[in-house]
Amino acid sequence: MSHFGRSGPPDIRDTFSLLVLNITFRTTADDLFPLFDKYGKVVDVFIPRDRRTGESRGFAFVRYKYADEAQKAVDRLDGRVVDGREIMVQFAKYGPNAERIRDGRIVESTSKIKSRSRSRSPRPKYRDGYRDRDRDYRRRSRSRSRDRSEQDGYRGRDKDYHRRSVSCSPDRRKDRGRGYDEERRSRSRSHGSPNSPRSPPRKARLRDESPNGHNDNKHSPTSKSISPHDEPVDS
DNA sequence: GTTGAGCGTT
Repeated sequence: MSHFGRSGPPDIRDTFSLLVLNITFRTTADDLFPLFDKYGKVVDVFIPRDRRTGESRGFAFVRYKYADEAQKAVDRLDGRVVDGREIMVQFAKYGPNAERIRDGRIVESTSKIKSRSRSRSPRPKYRDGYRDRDRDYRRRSRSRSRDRSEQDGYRGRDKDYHRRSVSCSPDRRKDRGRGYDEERRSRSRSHGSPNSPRSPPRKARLRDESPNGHNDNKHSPTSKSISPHDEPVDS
């Protein structure tokens, strides 16, 4: 009862998924379970974590058995301060398999989406099919959100720049590959030469400092040797 | 040790 999500998705067919945002990176499912369970029957609580770091991403998913309870939880827990941070509770829009969810309920699957979902779900971003790739990109790209802060400033000045940047980015594919490559390379390097990974650069740098005409006396042995008159230089 | 828009796993 403490380990949620360990056994995979239990049953989302009759459950309502709630998305909890703005939670602290230290908040766990066990911390949210009692909080959400007080407002209704919580079926499952899951907090996505990073594959590399293993830390939580700052948001969680809470599944309720009934929509009314979920709605109540959203109304009651939305804006509640948890662990010193104000959390945001709202209905999930997408499912674990990219299913389309409406008000927490799974309306239809992405494989069956054709022309029926265009009723009230406006998608102002990207085209059909591009969303999947963008989703993966976001997952990997999210980190310290340091660069994003700069984008905020640009966003206020020129939105077209931001749009164009996301609209056409053939290099993005390279970024994704680099992420996976980085892991493999790191492991590979350790296995290749664990003893002398920095031998070449170290030697080169040392030699570079030597040929100094004005090096200090305390560094160059030659200077000591050459000193004609020197105080007691510790034999 | 850090970070802060967003949508999920066996």
